[in-house]
Amino acid sequence: MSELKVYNSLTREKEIFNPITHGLVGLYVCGPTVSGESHLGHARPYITFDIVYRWLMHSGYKVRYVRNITDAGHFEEEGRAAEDKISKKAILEQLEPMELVQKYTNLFHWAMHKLNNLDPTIEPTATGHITEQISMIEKIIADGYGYEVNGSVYFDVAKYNTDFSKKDEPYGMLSGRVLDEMIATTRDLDNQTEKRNTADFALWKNAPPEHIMRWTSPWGMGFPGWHIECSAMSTKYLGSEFDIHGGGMDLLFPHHECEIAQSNVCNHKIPARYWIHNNMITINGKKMGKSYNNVITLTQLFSGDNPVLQQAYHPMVIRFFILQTHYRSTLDFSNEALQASEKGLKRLWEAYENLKKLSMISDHQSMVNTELDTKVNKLLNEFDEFMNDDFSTAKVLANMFELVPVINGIKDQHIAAGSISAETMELLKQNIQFFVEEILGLKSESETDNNKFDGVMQLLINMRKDARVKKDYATSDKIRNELQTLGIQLKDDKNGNISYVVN
RNA sequence: GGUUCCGUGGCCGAGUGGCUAGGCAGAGGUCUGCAAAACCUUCCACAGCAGUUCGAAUCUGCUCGGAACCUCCA
Repeated sequence: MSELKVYNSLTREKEIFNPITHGLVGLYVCGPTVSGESHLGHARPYITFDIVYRWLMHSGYKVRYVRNITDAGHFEEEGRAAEDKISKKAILEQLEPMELVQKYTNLFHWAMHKLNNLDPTIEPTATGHITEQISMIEKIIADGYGYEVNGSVYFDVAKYNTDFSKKDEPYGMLSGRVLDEMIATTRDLDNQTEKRNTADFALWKNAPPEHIMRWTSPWGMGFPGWHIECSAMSTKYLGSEFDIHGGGMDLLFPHHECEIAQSNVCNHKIPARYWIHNNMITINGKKMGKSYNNVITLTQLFSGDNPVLQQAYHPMVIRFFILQTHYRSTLDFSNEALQASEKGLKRLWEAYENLKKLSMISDHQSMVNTELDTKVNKLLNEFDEFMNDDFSTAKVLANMFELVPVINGIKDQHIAAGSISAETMELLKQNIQFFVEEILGLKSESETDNNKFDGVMQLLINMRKDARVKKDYATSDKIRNELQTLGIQLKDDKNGNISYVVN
């Protein structure tokens, strides 16, 4: 099998993946801020890293997958209202902060399960790790890279940059920014007087009594800064140096850059070896995001309840839509694109269902069509290769679609069952099943997989068959057409069999 | 202004120096009681200009257009 290669944002190159400890992988992914509902844009990183997680496990690694829940509201920038997002909304909604956080955490988990994302192995919360964060800040201060002003603590970026540039680890090494240029071009913000430098960032923020979320600290009552939670939690659960750190590209700077600086001071190491970033989902060419006021929440997407949506989209359609694109490309949302995905997924899934029912009658080795047999084997064997090439789910799907006509052809007997060898048929069944369900994480759209329903359908199908034999087309068409209006499609195949699909 | 990236056929999207990705839509056909589905065939492409090369959508330069980040953000 080929070696796994991943694109590393840190080096801007595709690199062969080698874990720090043989057989084990530490994976940290920045999780949601549960002060609001998850939207389509949030679905992408979690699906992307679900694929990474699944593929690493398949590759034989024992993976610790840590994805945090940010439930301690990050404040806005200095100068704006001195209250964090969560406390602000809590007042508006007349809810306790914890109640609000719980609500959106539950909703997030619900959506993740709908999208068939596996649960991370550890899902730590920021509020559950206040002491770890405080310890880390104390260490940063002790080492001279943090300073306290009026109960808040800031990270001294300039000092860090000067000292660590000597080790070839300047501030900006991940995002390609040069500190001096940044200082020269940073916008003027109000109330920056506490900071020594505009590029400095908060480690701890003083909070007044009216601020709901606050904790005691060596510097008084307050709450942790923007980036420290990820450093504290990744260090705690994955160690001072771990394998993969993931998240959206928009977190590259400043979030991940600051994480590197903080962790490097505390642990004397760049925290992660491989930094993987997924690209954004756009809508009309613009990033989907709160600031753009163009978000479609996942609940809206699943229900169709948003003016820009022409219909509801099944969670599996969303997953398929995202997997058809490489994770580092932008993906533009439109109803047309989603509808195309819906149809494509349906076709793929039906072929998969057909494949499962194919019997293994291929003992006529003399009939094997070598050319077809070779082609099928090639397409199947490339699944591994494509996944190992920076998780190219789009290519895996393309190959699957090339196999669809082969599967359907055998089913419809356009292609003789013996055209491919028994071994190839077995590989076809195994690989398609494994990659569709276990790696890509697709599952049936229909919720009607039960024997009673199927029994009723078989009854109707048999009635239609009888009517057709009697040439009673009025009855046979009535059964077909009325089922159609219920969203159940009957399909006649060549040899008189009838199958059904629930739309 | 700085940093980074992108521009592929009607739409969505892979891709990389020579070998037509794929999906959706369109056209024609096979099958069918009719239809659907399926299957077969097929149209449409690499933003523009110049260069490197035997050969470029793929490398280089420039031009035009777009995006992300620089502020919470997946």
